[in-house]
Amino acid sequence: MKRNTWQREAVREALGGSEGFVSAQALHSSLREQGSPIGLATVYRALSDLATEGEADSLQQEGEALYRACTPGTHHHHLICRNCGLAVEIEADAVESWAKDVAAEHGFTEASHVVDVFGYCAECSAKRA
Amino acid sequence: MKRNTWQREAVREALGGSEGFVSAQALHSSLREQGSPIGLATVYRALSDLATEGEADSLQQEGEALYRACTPGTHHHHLICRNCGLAVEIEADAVESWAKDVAAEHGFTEASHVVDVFGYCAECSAKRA
DNA sequence: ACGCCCGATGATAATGATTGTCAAAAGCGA
DNA sequence: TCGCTTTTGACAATCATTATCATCGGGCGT
Ligand SMILES: [Zn+2]
Ligand SMILES: [Zn+2]
Ligand SMILES: [Zn+2]
Ligand SMILES: [Zn+2]
Repeated sequence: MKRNTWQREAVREALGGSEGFVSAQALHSSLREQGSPIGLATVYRALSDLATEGEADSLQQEGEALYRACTPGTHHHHLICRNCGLAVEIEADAVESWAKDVAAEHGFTEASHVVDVFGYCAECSAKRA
Repeated sequence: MKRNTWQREAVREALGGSEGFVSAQALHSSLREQGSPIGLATVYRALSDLATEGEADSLQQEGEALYRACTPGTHHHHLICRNCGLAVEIEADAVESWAKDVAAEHGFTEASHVVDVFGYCAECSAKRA
């Protein structure tokens, strides 16, 4: 059976307190700065578990995995700021059905998809002007 | 100015001869098995250049970068077999405009997107039955 | 509350992909 | 061909992530 540890809860809270996607390394540093003695491997394990359980979304950017707390139980995608990491959850049934259809048309089964939109958020856009 | 070396051409040909996405490591091994003395770093550099010049597409899977020769000059996405790496180029103007619109609606600028569909191709689906 | 069992933790080493270094090799224009 | 400059490739360095494994502590039965 799965146990409840303060470490898991600390990761969950730290993730929830972030507006955007963060890396395991960054989350660990952040927790350490706040005085938590949590270990790096534990952060990796917790994030991996959260992602598996559907409580967090993950994506790969520049060779590293980024995580974000997300609305549990719903399938959705993200609009992510390249500069500050701010993420907005977006839904698009049209894209869902398109992905399913295009896979079926080519004889592919067990289709899944990766859909992420990147850009500079309004705030970051203003700063770079 | 950019120089023409047999190494660059070897990578281009090896990439073109592959039906699906391949990793830099795999492409290097493949070339070595064919007797080519090309170096690993060179394969990485060549693939990176090809991707930059738009002659190859790349994607991240399980922490490693995969490359594939693709139709130059066209923006498209891929339907990829999780088992054998077979890739089919797919186009969907609907998805393109959706991505642009959703970014604009949220005040995001310079929008780009990552859209990949994964599954098991007909052949691999049959094998696993 | 106590004790025990087993999953969880964390310091550390190991892994594996990618990149940096730099001397030697090879394009290409003159 | 000569010389300049880019490219190459063996190797080391880097970086994120995972494996190890001795130790810790959650929580169930008592
Ligand atoms: Zn989400
Ligand atoms: Zn979707
Ligand atoms: Zn392509
Ligand atoms: Zn296949």
